[in-house]
Amino acid sequence: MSKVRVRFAPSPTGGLHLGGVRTALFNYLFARKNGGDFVLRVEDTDQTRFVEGAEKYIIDCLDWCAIPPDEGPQKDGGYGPYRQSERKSIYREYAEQLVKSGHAYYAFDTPEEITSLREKLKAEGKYNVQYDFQNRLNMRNSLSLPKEETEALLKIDFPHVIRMKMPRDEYVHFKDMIRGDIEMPTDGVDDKVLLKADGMPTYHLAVVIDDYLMKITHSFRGEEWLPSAPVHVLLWKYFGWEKHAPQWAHLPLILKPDGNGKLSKRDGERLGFPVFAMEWDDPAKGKMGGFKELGFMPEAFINMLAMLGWNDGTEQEVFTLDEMVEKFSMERVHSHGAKFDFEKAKWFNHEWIKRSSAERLLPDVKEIFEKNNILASDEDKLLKVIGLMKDRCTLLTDFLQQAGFFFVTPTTIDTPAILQKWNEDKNRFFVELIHTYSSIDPWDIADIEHAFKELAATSKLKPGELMFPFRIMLMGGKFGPGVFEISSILGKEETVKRIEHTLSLLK
RNA sequence: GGCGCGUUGGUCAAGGGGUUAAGACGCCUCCCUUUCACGGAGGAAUCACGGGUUCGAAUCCCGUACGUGCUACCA
Repeated sequence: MSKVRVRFAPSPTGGLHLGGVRTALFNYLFARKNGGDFVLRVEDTDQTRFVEGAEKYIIDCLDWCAIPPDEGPQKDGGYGPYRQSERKSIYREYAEQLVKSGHAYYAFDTPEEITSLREKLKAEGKYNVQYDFQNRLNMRNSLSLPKEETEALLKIDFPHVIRMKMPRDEYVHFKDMIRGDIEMPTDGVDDKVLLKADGMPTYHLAVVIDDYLMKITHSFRGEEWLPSAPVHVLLWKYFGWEKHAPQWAHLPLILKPDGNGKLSKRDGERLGFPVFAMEWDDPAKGKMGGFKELGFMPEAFINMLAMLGWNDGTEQEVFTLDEMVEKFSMERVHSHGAKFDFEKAKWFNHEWIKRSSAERLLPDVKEIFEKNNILASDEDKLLKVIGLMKDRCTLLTDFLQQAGFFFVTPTTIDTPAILQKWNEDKNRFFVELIHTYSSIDPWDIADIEHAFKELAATSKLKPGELMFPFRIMLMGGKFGPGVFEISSILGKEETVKRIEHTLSLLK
């Protein structure tokens, strides 16, 4: 069986948002499952070329998600050049070939002329304002103009595009791996521009030529491309490459949580969650936060994304990347869009944090601590703390509030909570506790607890009433794991120090 | 407007002629925990509507409604 080759071509203008990463992920899963190549190819069309650093950003995002590209602009896999601007002559050549065979034509209309025609038709109440078989003979192109005039215009290099001549009254049949057989009429499709006036190809031309030349076997993209699939199918046919046409799959859309429409960049800000894998500096809209910065694990992020539109038919929801590769099948991808649910996304992350070892979490937590000026040089201690606290962290950044106090003395102590049931007996207990604790060596958790309870008994005080203030003394507030565990990790000196400190505040 | 794709709880969804219509998120109740979480046990909540086909329809067919996408020298 021949190897599969799939191709992922994001647009740099968009950053790498949820839909983009999921498309990359499904491409990658399929390629790996079938022992093929996953090709990353950043599309640098005239519109998107100016976004500096976008290519690196996309590679970094995929890298964070553990989706390594096999080849692409950054690595030559033998099918280069990869940038559209470097392939202009190729596209031109093939486009001209189509003109010669009668499936395309030169069009000399300026954008303004087309716009005014559309407006005119609309004003007349015409519903069809497309550049198609109904209107093309009224426009300025090599179909409507005398041959000599066309040649003359071409000779003086008059700005022009190459448009595809869509047939009328035809039905295009093709197979979608998710939806099965699809039949679409050509009448509703306009004469697509294939080659733009600046010599750059449109997506329609580029995707067909590149997929052919780069020997792509499977083409997976978003559902928004379904209506133009007939254009691509026809192009494969007109070029005479039918036998090499890839298998198509149109992936379901990710929709806004609150209805109406597909998830857009703006929705993140509006609804309070990220829509990008990593922080993205949009040239038009400024910095936009990412899942990474929020405290998501890449494992959880891609897991969550995969489950938005696919599942293996069992009850399993938490998958490693390798498990997904093993279980993935395009036939089980849904044919309808799914609304994004941030709460569920957080749940995935929480599950991943709980299931991950402290060793796995260590570098990430350390980095977050460092960014917030918390020094955690003692890795053994940090490992212990992470193990103790990870069940209660939904985001990696939660370790900051949940575990920070192990490494830095709490800045505020909830003394009012202690004072509510405070008295001289209790004060005396803690003063004595300091003495008792000072003599414990080694600082063992069982001894810490035993000494505490024994002292409570001799003081005729209930341990429960003392553990509450003890907890607040150690961590500043009423939360966290068992007090004696906290104390044992904190160490003898720090425990005593924090008791003394709080006691002084209570005076 | 035209064309395409879709429709199982609030959300993600399994199920593809016979099921008490799984499971998860979120929500609610209780248990555990002398804190907060985790965890555990329960609960409320669903086959868009109307016609067929069939002994029998969430499941197949048709229509309607609704959603969504495309209708650019953007992808």
